[in-house]
Amino acid sequence: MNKSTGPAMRVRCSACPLRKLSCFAEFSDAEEAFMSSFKSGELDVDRGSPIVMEGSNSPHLFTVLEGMGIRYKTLEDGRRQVIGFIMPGDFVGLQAGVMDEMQHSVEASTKMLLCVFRRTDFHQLFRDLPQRGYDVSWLAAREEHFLGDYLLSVGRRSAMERVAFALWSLHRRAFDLGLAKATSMDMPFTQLELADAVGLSLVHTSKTLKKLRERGVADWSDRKVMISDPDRLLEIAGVDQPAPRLRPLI
Amino acid sequence: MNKSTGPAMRVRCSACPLRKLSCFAEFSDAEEAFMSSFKSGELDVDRGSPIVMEGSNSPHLFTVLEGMGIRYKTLEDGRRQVIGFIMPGDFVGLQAGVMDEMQHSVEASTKMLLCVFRRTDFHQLFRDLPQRGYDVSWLAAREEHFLGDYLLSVGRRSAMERVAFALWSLHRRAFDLGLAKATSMDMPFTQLELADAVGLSLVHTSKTLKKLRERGVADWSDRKVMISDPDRLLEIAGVDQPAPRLRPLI
DNA sequence: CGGCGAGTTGATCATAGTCAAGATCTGTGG
DNA sequence: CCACAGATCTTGACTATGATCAACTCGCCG
Repeated sequence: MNKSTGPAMRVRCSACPLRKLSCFAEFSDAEEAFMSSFKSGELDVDRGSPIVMEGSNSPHLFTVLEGMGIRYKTLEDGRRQVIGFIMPGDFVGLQAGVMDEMQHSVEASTKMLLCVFRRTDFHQLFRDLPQRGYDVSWLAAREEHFLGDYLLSVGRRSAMERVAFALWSLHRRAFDLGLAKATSMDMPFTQLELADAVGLSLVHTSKTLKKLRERGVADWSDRKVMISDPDRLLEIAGVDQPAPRLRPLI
Repeated sequence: MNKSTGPAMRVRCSACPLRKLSCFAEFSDAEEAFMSSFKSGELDVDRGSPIVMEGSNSPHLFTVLEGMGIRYKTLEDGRRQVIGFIMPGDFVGLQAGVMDEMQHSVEASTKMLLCVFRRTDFHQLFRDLPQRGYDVSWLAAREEHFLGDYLLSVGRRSAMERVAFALWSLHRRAFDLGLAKATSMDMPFTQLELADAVGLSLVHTSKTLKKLRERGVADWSDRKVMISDPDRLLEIAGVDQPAPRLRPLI
């Protein structure tokens, strides 16, 4: 349909950096070509840039190619809740694609590179490429899974447990993407973003991180996290390590 | 495919009670027939019955025809977080359908009637009936939307605000389904279930409901909720009333 | 040098948790 | 019909977790 939008667009999905990663399922050449036809360009944003706003109905949907960001919602008086962290391979804009508008905002926490799709093509994707439609649901189910985990954490865990869980979960995701070492990672998020994710005040989050540091469990300082005692971290977070799984990519 | 499973099965989707409700989009006769072919039966459960368990990979997926229930997750020591309320028209088992297992449990809070699908047919649905696949994503996006709202509530609202928000949100959903009057509803959930949903202790939830009663805002007693001052409730909950929208149904 | 964003720390306060006892209601069996 | 047990809800007293306030450090950038 839109393969004829001209040769000069920055459409280079076959050079998609995600394809290199072992955690993603593979496309056939035909599928690859088909997906490329949906791509309408790439978007480069800097740290702090809004990507989609709550209540908006942007004409674009995105797949994250590089960088990390946050999904969040705010109350009128400014209180903010981070409802999710966004990493490469994540799909942004499902709600805008399928309902009319986004129910949360998305903002870049690092420099990000996004693959851009036209919202109007979204419906067509299900019709012409059912497997990709299925994958959209897969990603949605995964997002639902994360949200459930966060809700359990914020609703029922203590500050200590929450912070430990968040650290583990961030590291786990980054590690699966090859963006972290086994016991350390570059942390692109601020402590304020973490605080807003776990539902604590900035001050208390900082104090909790200090305790983790003093107890020799994990050390978050200077934009780096070192996990000194992974077993203890898991234990505090209260998770049983699940097995990794292959994921689709839109 | 499985239209030939025999004539005696309790498959009577055309008598589906949901079809009467104005909030649902309409099927063509052909689609209706197609969906019926996916149906593998009906399930009747009593209050308190588990429908799916966290970690399980039940061979069934469900659409709720009647009754209400809860989605929840638990920590090892028994702390429980209700991550969502289930009402007629909701789809249960997306995670089991696309990933391998459920990440949360589902339990009936009233007598419930469920439409049962085979998990193995789920993938086929996307292939043969793309519009229904799209609708699955619609429902997933909606669930994600609710989860985001709850997370904001539990993470950033005060006890008073949370309870008010939960009351409003429950009433709103029930009202849209024709299961509540304009200012009252039969409440099938217990205060413990509410407490576990808003992330408060049972005791504090009870005390908060008492305050709402004393202030003449809303009265939850004896399994009934009366909203005496809807405007005040909205104001406390901190929501701006959105417009209703037509929804799909699987 | 000054200002800003990010993080740290201690003191104090308030919100919500825990504990315990009792009130109600409901279904069940005698 | 009544007695009893269990589930649900209520209330008060006390406690603890985490919020708020305020001051200060540190690094970075213009």
